[in-house]
Formats: sequence, C-alpha cells, structure tokens
Amino acid sequence: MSLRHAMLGLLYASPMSGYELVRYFQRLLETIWFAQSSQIYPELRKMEEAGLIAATVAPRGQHATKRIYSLTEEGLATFERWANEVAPYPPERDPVRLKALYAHVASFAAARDQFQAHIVHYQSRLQVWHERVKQIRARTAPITALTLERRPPEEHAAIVAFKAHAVDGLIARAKAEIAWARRGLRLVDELEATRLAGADGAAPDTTPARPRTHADRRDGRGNRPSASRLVDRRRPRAVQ
Amino acid sequence: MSLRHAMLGLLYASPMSGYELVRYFQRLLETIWFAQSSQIYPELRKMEEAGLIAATVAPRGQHATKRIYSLTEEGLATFERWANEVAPYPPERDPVRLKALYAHVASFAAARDQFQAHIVHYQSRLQVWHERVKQIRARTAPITALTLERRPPEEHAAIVAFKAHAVDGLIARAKAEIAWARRGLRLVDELEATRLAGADGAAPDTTPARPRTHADRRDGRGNRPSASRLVDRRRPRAVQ
DNA sequence: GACTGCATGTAACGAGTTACATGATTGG
DNA sequence: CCAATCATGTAACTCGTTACATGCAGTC
Repeated sequence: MSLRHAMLGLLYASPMSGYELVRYFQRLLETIWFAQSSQIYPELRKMEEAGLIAATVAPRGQHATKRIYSLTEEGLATFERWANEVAPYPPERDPVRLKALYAHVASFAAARDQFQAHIVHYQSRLQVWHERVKQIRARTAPITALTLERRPPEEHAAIVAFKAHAVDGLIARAKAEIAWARRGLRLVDELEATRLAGADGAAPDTTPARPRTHADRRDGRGNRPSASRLVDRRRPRAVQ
Repeated sequence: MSLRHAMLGLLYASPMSGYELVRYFQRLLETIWFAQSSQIYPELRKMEEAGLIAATVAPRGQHATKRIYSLTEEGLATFERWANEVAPYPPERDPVRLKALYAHVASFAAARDQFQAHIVHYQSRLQVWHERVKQIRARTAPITALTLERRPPEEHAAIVAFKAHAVDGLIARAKAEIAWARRGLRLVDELEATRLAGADGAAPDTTPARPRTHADRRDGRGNRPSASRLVDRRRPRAVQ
C-alpha cells in the first residue's frame, strides 16, 4: 500500500490539509505516484483511525473549517520503518510491451503510431522530470525546501542528492524508452520495405501495408477447430 | 483491461484450455503480463459470455472433461482492433522511485540494500528476457512457433522481429535500471564518506550511519504544530 | 452575481491478491 | 497407493477508477 507511504512522505515534510495533499499529488507527485482526491480523502480517514496521523481543525474564513493532518509518533515510525525496508517488486504488467508483442497483428501504420505515441509520451515526461530535478538541486522544489527547513544542515546534501537521484532514475528510464521506440520505428520501415519489395508476383491488395489476418483461415463456422487437433495438446510442457 | 487482450493473444496463437492459458502465463508471459489462475478462469467465463471466445468440451481420461477455448470472429476482431489502437498510458506508480525519494530517511546500509536488491531483481529478469529473445529468434519459443504455423511465410520475418523487439525493450529497461542502481550505490558511498569526514567535532552517535529523524524535533506532545503556523499555509500555490 | 478556487467527500464498479477448495489422472 | 500434475474454480478483500455531489470563500 504505497499510497499511504507517499502520503506519509508528504506529511513528513510538513503538516497539511487533505486538499493540500491532493494538490501535491496533482502537481508534484503525479509523475511518480498518481492518486486522486477520491482515493486520498478516505485514506486520510483510515490513517487517522490507524493512529498514523492526527488532525487539528483549523478555521477557514468566517464559518468553514479545514482539517490539518500531521504525523503522529507512530506514523513517523511507520514511515521510517518503510523507508528502511526493501521494496517488494510488483509483478510485471507492461501494456506497451504486450502490444508490441502483437504488433504484427496491426498495420504498419498502426505500429508506427504506437511507437510515435511512446516517444511523445516519454518526451513530455522527460520535460517534467528534468524541470523537477533542476528544482530539487536548486532547493526550490516545495517539498524539498520544506524538508530541508526541518532537518539539520549536515543532512541537506544527502536529502538533495537522493531526491535528485530518484528523479534521475525516471529520466534514465524515459531515455531508454525513447531509444527503444526509435528502434521500433526503424524496424517498421525495414519490414515494410522488404514486404513491398518481396510482394512482386503476389496478389495485389487494396491495403497492402496491412498484414493478412486470421480471415484467411476461413474453414467452416468461425474458427472452431476440429476435435482431433485439440484433445492432446500439451504444448506448455515444452516451455523452458 | 489488458489481461483480456493478453489472453486473446494466446488464443490467437492457438486454441487451448484454461489450464494451458494458466501455464503460459506462469511460464512465458509472467515477465510481461502476470496473472494467476484465480483471475484467468473467471475472465474466461466473462469472455465467453461476451462472445469473444467459444468453448468445446473435450474428454480427459475416462470420466473427466476439459474446456478448449478458441477465438470467435468477434474475439478476433476485438483483438485486431486492440492491436491497431494506441495503448493508453497508465498513471505512473513507481514504488522503487518513491522509496528512493525518501532514501535520506533510511540508514545508508538500508539504502545500499535497496539498490543492491534492485540490481539483483533486474539481473534475474535480464536472464529470463535474454533467453526469451533467443528462443523467439530461433523460432523455438512455443507461442511464436504456434503463430508461425498458422501465418503465411511472408509474415514470418515481421512476427519474429516484432516479438523480439518487444522483449528487447524489456532488456533495455532492465539495463537502464541496473545502471541507475549502480550509480545509487556509488552515491551512498560518497555521501557516507563526506558524512563521516565532516563529523569530526560533532556529537558522537552510537549509530553514525543513520541520519537523525524527526525525533530531534520533540516539542511538546508528539508533533502537533502550533496553530499559527498552520492557518495560512498555501505552499502548493508556489508549485510550478 | 458569477466564476474560480478551496475543501471534502460518496457510490458503484473493476481489477488484482490471497487463501482456500475439490477432484480426476498419470506415472512410478 | 502415493505424489505430481491436470483441471477448474470460489470467497473475501484491497486497491484504484469514474462519476457525481456539495458548499464556502475570495475576487472581479
């Protein structure tokens, strides 16, 4: 449950209201840990019940109020414990790679669009992360600045260096992704060129860029296979 | 809902039983799209209800049976539509980077452990992926082989190249992650060296490697801040 | 008086996890 | 006959998404 730890991390920097947490998630953290208000407010209440944070009610204008949350001793201890543990690695689930695995089912144009979108996506991320790392090193990033305020000077170098390094990791990943997508674009070009070159005597097609699909195997009703082919299929055994 | 598409992708290669799907997810796909049987079987039923796949009941031994699923025309069309669409990018949620952001809260030893674990994790992934890409290029990877069986020869080069490229992306990412973690280890070394060098006249501590925590700000009851500091805190405004 | 921002949610749903349950079949 | 593997699930739960709901505060 890392949403909780991301929230503890913000409250470690400074006490704040739920709304401020929401804004930090929207503006700062969204490229590291995304969360919406509909998740944050209920989680705040759960954390309060669990004794990790405590709220004080502060006035807002003449009639309204807001709740300011801060870490309790237990919340701080929980956060420190989490920071000292090795993070478990979540199981792999990579939608882009899954699709790339089946790029041959798409048209060359669609494959190109996918790689192009990949580049656009990570280039925009790259901009945000570059900006962020600059702010961290300049110590103007809001959360970094708040943290430095309440930590002794001899820790400042480490705080800045670790935070910058975290974002550097995202930058490195983004660059690797962009390079991969560029190689993908070149691959599509090559494959399309060979396909067109090799298609001399082949039957002409109105959409020559699109590989043929299962539609060519049109044997009887849909694609129900004959029973004999099915009964003793133990292919997974051969795996590895 | 990419589980569904991962499953359609396997059934695109060949009709098979739920159990075979489970095995493929365990042995082949687990490093691209992880899923367990408790998720796969119910999803199969949903897909059947939705008309994407159809089952034939095949005998198993003398008394038992099993259900062999294959794509319907609609399932195939859905899969092709998905393959031709640009994948939406899921919101970022990176537990390792989140923890790295707060590495200064941990001990140097714990930070080192984290980076070390990162290297171990991605090196083991790297092995699997290298093996996989080798099998794909050799056309001995089971799903690839099944796919080639039912696709015309002029597509084979593209099928192999795209699948290999997908796994290459995972390999590139793993290498970038390992390089990042190595830089992290060097960073920890440097920071620890400066901390120890700079700690000449400072008060000696029984655990010198561990940065001090909020425990030093021990003003009154826990860490409830004074009301005056809280009422007009509008820090998020400064963001960006 | 209208608009933007502040502030806090709820309800319904879908995706994924953990743990458990059950029985047939095959090979030694 | 015993173990491994084949085969198929269910139940309870957590996490996250989508869409909606409400009202005060400050400003032009």
